[in-house]
Amino acid sequence: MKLAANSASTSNVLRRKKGEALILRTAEEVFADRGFQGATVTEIAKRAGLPKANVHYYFASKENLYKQVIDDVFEAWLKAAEQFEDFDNPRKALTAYISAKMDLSRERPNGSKVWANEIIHGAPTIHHYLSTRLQEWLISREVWINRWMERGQMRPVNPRYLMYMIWACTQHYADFDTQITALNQDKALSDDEFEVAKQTMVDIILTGVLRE
Amino acid sequence: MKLAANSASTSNVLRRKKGEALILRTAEEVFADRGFQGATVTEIAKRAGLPKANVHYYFASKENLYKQVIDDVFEAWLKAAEQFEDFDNPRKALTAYISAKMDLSRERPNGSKVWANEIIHGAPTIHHYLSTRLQEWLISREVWINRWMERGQMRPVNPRYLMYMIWACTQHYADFDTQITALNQDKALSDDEFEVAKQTMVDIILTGVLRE
DNA sequence: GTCTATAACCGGATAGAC
DNA sequence: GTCTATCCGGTTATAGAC
Repeated sequence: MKLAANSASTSNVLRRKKGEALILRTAEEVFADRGFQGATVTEIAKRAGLPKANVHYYFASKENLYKQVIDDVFEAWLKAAEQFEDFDNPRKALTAYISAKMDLSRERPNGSKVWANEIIHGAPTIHHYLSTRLQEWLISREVWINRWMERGQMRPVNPRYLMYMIWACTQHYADFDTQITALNQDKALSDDEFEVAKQTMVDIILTGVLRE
Repeated sequence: MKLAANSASTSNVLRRKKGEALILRTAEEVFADRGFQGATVTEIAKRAGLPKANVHYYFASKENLYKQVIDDVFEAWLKAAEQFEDFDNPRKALTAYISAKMDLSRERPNGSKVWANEIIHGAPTIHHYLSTRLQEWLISREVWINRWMERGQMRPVNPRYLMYMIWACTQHYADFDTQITALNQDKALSDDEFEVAKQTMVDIILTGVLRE
């Protein structure tokens, strides 16, 4: 009896986790497509194939659901940022970082869009991330960029504005994919085209900042 | 009598133009802050110091008002793009273009934000601009970039992805100003800091693409 | 032309049956 | 835990007085 109860309980936990994950993924998509205000709980539920009340059952409110989506997105961003780690070799570090950010834009464009949307509208729900964890990450990388310049491995450029360039360029391929597709005869970039875009970016930035 | 009538009529036309311009500018601000769905006609009217019904009197619907804001923004974008015109000298042309786009981001960040918001959410109202006027502009500039490369003035880089880099980097300073401010101890970039950002971008891109 | 008052609608949230 | 039916607040748009 006890075992059966445990088993049933475990099964419910799993079902719950699965339902929550489905709603989270769907919500990220809808928030990306429509923005926070434009997204409706009805549409999230419909795309997830659930009645609206279930969404409220799992995630109390639309705002709470949105916050969890934002948290997910930020963690993924930080994970890609870990690629900035071959600290002896700026060429390797920058190439790996730009590539990882481009891959994230390719694989999870909706996350990038949710983030962009949030920032554009004044970052009401994630301002604390910006001035704490994001700032810490940025400062630690500036230290390394400055070191590379002292060693003569890089030309003197402002490290912070270099990072902004990398963020802007890589995220552009997610956030502005509609525009990029429209300018490509309404065909989304193929894997090969995307690879060329990535290499062009790496090429221009490395040539622009490395000393050799 | 006729003269007086004309005079009164002219005055009304002026008053009307003035009211419309005020509403347009205010609407651009509110749409930038809140997105299309997040913006309310009530808030636009309040910020403009008018009763809500006046907004509907001048601009039939919220959607129509939004379309006119988008049109305005696109024209300003094209005007900055005219700076890409010193066709014999890639250094001059690229420097002038990047500077003009940066100045536009600085002076009219809300326009850039409205545009970004529109693209992120699938460009429902401006898709036609993208595949017509924007594409024409882009192709004509690619022709010139290719010519510079044939002449040996530039290293071989994909012209289109170079343009995307310039768009992404320059517009980032408008669209992500909240993030940039948060990372700057919650202080907006000063004119001097902004100038450094601009010079860093020009420096990296020119060094990255020019041959000499 | 200007503004107040209101109609018509829609979306978030919840009560309560199953 | 799941879902239907409903409430309530807020938004667009307009009718109609001035």
